[in-house]
Amino acid sequence: MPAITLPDGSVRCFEGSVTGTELAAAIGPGLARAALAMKLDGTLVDLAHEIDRDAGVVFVTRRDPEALGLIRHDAAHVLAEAVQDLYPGTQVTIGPAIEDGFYYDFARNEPFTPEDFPVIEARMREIVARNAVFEREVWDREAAIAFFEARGERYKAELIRDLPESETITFYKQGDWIDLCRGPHMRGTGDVGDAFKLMKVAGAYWRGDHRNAMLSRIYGTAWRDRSELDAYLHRLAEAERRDHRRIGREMDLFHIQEEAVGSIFWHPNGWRLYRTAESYMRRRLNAAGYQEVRTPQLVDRSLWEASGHWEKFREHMFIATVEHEEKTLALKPMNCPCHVQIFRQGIKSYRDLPLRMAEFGSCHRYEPSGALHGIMRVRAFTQDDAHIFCTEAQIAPETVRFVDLLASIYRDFGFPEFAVKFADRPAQRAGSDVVWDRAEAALKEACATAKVSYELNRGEGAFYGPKLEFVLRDAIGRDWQCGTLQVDFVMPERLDAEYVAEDGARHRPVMLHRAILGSFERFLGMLIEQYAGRFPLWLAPVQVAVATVVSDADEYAAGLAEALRRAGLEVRLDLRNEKINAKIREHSLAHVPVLAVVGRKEAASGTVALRRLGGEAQEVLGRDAAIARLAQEAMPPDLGRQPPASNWLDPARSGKL
RNA sequence: GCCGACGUAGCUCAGGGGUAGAGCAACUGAUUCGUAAUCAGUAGGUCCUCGGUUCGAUUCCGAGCGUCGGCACCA
Repeated sequence: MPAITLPDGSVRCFEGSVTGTELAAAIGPGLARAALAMKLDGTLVDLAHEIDRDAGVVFVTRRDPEALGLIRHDAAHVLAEAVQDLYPGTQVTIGPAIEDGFYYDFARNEPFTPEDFPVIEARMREIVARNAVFEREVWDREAAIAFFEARGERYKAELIRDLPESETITFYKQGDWIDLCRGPHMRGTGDVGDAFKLMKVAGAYWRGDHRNAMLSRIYGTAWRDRSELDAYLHRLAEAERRDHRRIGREMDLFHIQEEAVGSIFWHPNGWRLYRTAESYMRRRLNAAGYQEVRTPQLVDRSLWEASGHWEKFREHMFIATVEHEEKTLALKPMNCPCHVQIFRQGIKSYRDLPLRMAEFGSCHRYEPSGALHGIMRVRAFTQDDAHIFCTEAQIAPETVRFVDLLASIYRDFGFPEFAVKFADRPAQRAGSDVVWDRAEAALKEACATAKVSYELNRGEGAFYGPKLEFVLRDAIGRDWQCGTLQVDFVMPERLDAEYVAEDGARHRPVMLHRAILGSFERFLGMLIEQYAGRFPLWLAPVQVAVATVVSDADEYAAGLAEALRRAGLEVRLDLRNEKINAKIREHSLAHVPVLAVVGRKEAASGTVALRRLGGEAQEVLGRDAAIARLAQEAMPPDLGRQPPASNWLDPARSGKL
């Protein structure tokens, strides 16, 4: 006698078990039409599922967020049926719903091409129009394996073999087509609707392992209705416009060419952006108690052998030899071994700890060619790296300080939101489990103290210790790890770092490897996409364009531009014989944040008309007031937080100078 | 690294077995104009590289390099 509780709190009792379909019908015809699936005590199940005990039921309709996942999963099944229909002999493997869509991996000798899409989509629409009912079937394990093997579907057979013995093997049938699937599904293929589109083909390793065969993956997107699909496609087009590679070219920030794959040629505009970020970081690190150092690029193999990099990291390293000497050197892929060398100079006392050693460390790593991506993933990059040499007891407080600093810096750069992942011990690791227990516990405690909530990234820690990953999302929706904090008990041991403790004995320090931006290259790529090139004034590579309306104002404009430069602003003077409309358009397209327009009126009255990028309003200010205002606005956020310069003359503060 | 697509003017892209075109940008000239494109003209190409097929290849074929999208790998 199940008593079923509905979301409004009402309870319905039934004589015997009921299906979701029957329950919905009992509640009302509108719901019966709209219900696609239901949540049974929080678990999403088919409408055909029999409810035989007391339970809470929430129906899922097209309007609910859960509907998207169902539509996409069902669309993947429809895709698979269409493909097997059109290309006999193609094996099916897996096809899940993913963010914004779905994919299905096929095993087929011939690759798919985007030219196949119209044909496949047409067949998919036929299958949707047919509206075959999704029927769930429970199969015996051996029968299921035999079934797929008889059809030559060896991937499916392998999947079933690897399912735990306890798992119920379920198939879903849509008309004549049948697939191994956990479910749940909607009522029938018709519920997929017409708001789907195949997007791209790609290779993907079977089970995500590069030692396995490469399958053909077809990606699609699916939505509740056409307008959602159109909005998504529009969003993609917008994202493409934000792409840092495109903006990098348009704003003349940088380029990359064949002779230096994975390395960046920074142009004047881009380098100005870079230096602005670097100066800001240098100030923030100094203020946070870091000491900056600089260590060699080329370091002898023996140090890499001692650190373990030669063994664990060699295939990622650029190795250099010289003609006249029997030496092997390597371009540093990381800064840590060099920092330990500085730490080891002289005797360190516990009083020196925590010792925060920072370097804008230029590193080279031989990254796989397929991994390279604009300036986000390169082979030559500069980390805002630092190593904190400390005691075990200092791990937690140092982590709290670090997270605070990172959050403040991300905020200043316009990233109020970021994800944190906790990567714990990997299968291949150095150090005993006792040490790992300690390191992980210390880091977890630190997270709790710093009120950092994280997602567990199991087994992804560094070989020497657990790490926190601070992840930002780019315009295309890809996540990039930028900041990191890694607890390391191993490197100090390998490279023999020690300090004299209170007890007079020598102890090993702990090393915290940490970066906030991660690499300047990646972070600046993120920054470009975050702002779509329309940087706030302090970051903009060109801050003000002074443009004349008529050539009579040339002299006045030149004087204004010079005064703005003296005030520390990056200025372009546009005296060209062009209409002011054209000048405004060009500087706007170049994302110059402030346009200072001067014509006869301004020249005569000693004023300037300011126009902000993206706005149409103009503001006419006196020359000096405008310069002072812009100089103030262009102040980096960390300096802007301090009292303005005029306070230096405040007698109350003069004692400190 | 793997799978696939792509590589033509500075940029965006057409084209196609008989050595190439558009728009924008550039350059020259005219125009002095008030908040997102003034007009006219000129110039610009080893059609990624190397090899093959062919009377002839930028076009077809192969290899290499690079880029792009995924996968794998990672800041």
